[in-house]
Amino acid sequence: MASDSAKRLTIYDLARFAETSPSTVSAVLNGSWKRRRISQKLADKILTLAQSEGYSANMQARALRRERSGIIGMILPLYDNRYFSSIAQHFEAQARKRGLFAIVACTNRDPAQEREAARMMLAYRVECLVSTGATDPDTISLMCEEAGVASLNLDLPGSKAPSIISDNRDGARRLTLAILDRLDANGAAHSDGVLFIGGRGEDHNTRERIEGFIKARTERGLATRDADILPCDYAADKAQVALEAYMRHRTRLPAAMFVNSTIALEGIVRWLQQSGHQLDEVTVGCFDWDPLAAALYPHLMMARQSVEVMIEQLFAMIDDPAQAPGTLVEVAPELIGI
Amino acid sequence: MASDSAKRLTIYDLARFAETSPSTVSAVLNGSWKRRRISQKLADKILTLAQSEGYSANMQARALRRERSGIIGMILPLYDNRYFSSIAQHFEAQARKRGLFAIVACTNRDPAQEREAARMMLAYRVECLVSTGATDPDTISLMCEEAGVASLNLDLPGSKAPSIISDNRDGARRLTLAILDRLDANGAAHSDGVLFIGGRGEDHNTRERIEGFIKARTERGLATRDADILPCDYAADKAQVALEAYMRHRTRLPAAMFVNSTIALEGIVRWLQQSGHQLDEVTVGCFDWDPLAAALYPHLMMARQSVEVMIEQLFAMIDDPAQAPGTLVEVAPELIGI
DNA sequence: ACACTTTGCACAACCGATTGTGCATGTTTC
DNA sequence: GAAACATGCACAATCGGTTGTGCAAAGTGT
Repeated sequence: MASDSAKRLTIYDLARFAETSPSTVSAVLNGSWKRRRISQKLADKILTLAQSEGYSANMQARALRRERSGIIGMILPLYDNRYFSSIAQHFEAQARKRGLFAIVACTNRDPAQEREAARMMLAYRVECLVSTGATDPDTISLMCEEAGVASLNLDLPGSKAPSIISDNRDGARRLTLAILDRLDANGAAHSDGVLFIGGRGEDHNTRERIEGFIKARTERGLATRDADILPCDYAADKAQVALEAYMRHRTRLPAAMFVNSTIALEGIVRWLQQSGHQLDEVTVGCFDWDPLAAALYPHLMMARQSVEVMIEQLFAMIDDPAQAPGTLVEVAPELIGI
Repeated sequence: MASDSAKRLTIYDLARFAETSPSTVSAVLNGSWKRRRISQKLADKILTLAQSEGYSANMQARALRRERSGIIGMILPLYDNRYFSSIAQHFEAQARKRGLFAIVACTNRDPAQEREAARMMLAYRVECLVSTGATDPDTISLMCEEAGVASLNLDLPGSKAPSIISDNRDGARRLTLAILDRLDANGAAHSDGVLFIGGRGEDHNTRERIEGFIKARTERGLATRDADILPCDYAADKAQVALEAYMRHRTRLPAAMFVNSTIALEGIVRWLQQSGHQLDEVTVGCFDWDPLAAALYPHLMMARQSVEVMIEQLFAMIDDPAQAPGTLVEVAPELIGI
């Protein structure tokens, strides 16, 4: 029977009920009562009372006084792909395990939204802020530094905070080698080339993956033409348009493609379908992972970033700060469908 | 140059800098200064100062005093499918539009985790709590009621708070009709039946979808056997196992399947593949949506739940409370690939 | 019986904002 | 020129916890 007007229970109410003082109630409820030499008997009484009355501490008041919010924040480009949503989910689980409350904000790969979200999180006094796939991680780190809050980068590196990212270069290299192996096994001619498509030319990960791609080809004695590298951004439509344009100058499909994200893959597949092609006409390796796509198309090779490990490393750094700002941890992705 | 020891700026600091009082600074910064007859000149001075010094209000203090946290909470089964992650993303966007801060917690379809997350959110004094796909929404509503906090249900209905859900029954009916039309068009024999697979027999949505499924078949003069309805839970493995078991008693694949979620689809597809079947051997309608699957397999029929509309309806109810607890809003899903 | 220590708790000052109220000036009215 | 009103701001209480400190009463030693 909670009436709207009935204010929530406070330690002052409990103190009255238990005929003791608010400070004693507080000590009992936050666990510091042993240290404060509160008797077992009184503690039990208060705990029982709190339980039966359904008391729940006001976190704002606690945070205000303790100058610790118990909140940890993350900014994320978006939720709706397997990689980022998995990051959010593991982040939350690990935060909870540490008694922290996780808050996550989507910022759509937009620097202005990233800053705005960071500002809000700092206003809520997060104890630590993780920038995931941020287009401008260093500005976020600066904002955090001014507020005296720890910051970390995930997925994309920054120079002003420690970063945990995938080993993009070697992952791309291994994926490319797998593609080339597959072509060899199929007896396909390498002369048709392999197209690298998707991602942002300006972003660190895409650049690294391109280098890994080229490196693998070099190892196999293959040269790589600039025209075969199309970082057309992270968007299905853009990939579709880019492939369309690419194919205008060609008579045949490339033998294989290195597709730099599932969202780009979506555009590729749509273009193939609309152009009357089958997906199996081209060998595809995707630097990203989606289980349904894997089930639907088992020949698809994919690099699955090790989200669990990355989040573990992230919290290892959070638990033990004092990392140099430039620290870079690279986690090897796992190849699937090889 | 923020030193670690330097505490964050407060209105007291600003008051000293501007040679005025904290209450005046507060009024200026929270917009109530006109009403309080603070002069334009002083207001400008304070605003400029706050800007240049990078002041940001302590939300805990504000929340404590105002007895309004500015936070709105949502519990969610999980992030990693397109439906729920899209819900989270739209929820956040709409919340931000209203100046609210959204916090989302994953509870893995586990009633205990649901309660625990709700408890935390109430401790942070959320102004409203949305239970999405909750296995036990009514308990959450009760907890909220005791705390004097509004609660709403999304995706799955409850009896103690207004609910916004998909029109599962009619959506399933329309999807089933589309499946039957497709079978007719292909000249397939109906006698092989259509298998309904996936979801939880106990959950409202699955039950409704089963009814819609049966209704559509009845409309076409088809009887439905209990054995052709397999609500094997939301999990790829369970769907795979269920299909395996189902097929042990049959010599041929069913002509079509009504797959009750993309996660079940994953298991179905894996079983087909492992059993040497092609996905095109069976007509599939999936009550769920995934754009990559749609691209990879355009023949797949899917019911896409209208997340945007549902979230709009949700916030319409939040903006204007005073709905009867039992209110049920049903939003029609959209059929894709028909 | 006296000094000394331990036990058990209450007091009160915060944390940083918000807001009802009061009180000097300055301006208008008749 | 006095009363009446408006302007512009400061004071202080408050939200609900946390925590340093103080002080009785009970226990211990001699």
